Amino acid sequence: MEIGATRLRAKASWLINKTSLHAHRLVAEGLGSVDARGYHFAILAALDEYGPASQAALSQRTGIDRSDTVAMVNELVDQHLVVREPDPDDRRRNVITITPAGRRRLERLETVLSEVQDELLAPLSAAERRQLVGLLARVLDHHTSQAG
Amino acid sequence: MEIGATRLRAKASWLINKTSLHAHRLVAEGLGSVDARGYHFAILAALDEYGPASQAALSQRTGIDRSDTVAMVNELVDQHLVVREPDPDDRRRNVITITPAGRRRLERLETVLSEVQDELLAPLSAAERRQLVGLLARVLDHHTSQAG
DNA sequence: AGCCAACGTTGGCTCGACCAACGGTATATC
DNA sequence: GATATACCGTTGGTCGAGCCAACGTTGGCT
Repeated sequence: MEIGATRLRAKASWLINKTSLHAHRLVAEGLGSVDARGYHFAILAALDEYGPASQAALSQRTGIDRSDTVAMVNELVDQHLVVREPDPDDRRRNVITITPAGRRRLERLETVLSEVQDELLAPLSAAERRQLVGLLARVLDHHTSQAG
Repeated sequence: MEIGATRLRAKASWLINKTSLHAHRLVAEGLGSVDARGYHFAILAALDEYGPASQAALSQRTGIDRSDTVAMVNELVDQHLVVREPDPDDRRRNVITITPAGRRRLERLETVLSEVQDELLAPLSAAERRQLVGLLARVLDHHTSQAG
């Protein structure tokens, strides 16, 4: 590809966007090879960490839009990785619960994603990877914590 | 938004993708306020640095697809920021040349983008920003230099 | 002359992120 | 107790970025 434009390469926004493209592709390929998607991992992980939750709660925790969450939960239900039940205490809500198969699936995805991270960050040392993650986390926090 | 899923936040790929979203939005807003787009800056900057070039060369240097380059050059021509002429030495090619107005425009976009970087990286010190840019550049290089 | 490669261009596709609106339900206020 | 307000899941979109295939034209090679 031989991207050379110096002014472009100096812009953090450009670097982040381009790197994100590679990351996105690697994740899609990795998870695609086991017939999964990034959103699946996000939801399964949230359920595993926080326990059963409504779709709205999942949406909030994962940053996935409510409407997209519907579709993802549908897919996970089809694969018997989660169960969707009406909440008896609040009939507006569904309670989504991860199944044992879902937990096994999550472990598998965790492995795949871990390999993808390795591939993505290949040129960086362990310390540098932590550095990068730390810096990005701070940037992200800054932009998600404040209202606008 | 209150994103909490720990497993998610630990994944570099997720952090990069999410940060990229913010970066992308900030850039779009910033440039949108002066009626421009990221691709405009990329092309103008490439022309300024390397001199007049064919669309194919621009495409290669900016990483923008050939077909999208067509549309971008169209827009820039409409705004009289570049000139598109047939290459007398190779009639398959167009020669794209930046105009004085294009250079002034480039300067303006540079200013806007510089402010956007500031906003994006607000929580980081100057040294940390350099660190982040350096790490991302290395990751990006690794994935663009090798064939696949 | 004939074949292959490169260029610009058109027209399309896909996918992620988002938004608006709806019916159904809970909560608060009077 | 009726009414307004807010929330939940769901449907059905929109929009833009990144791609890809194909075509006619032109150049280079042999």
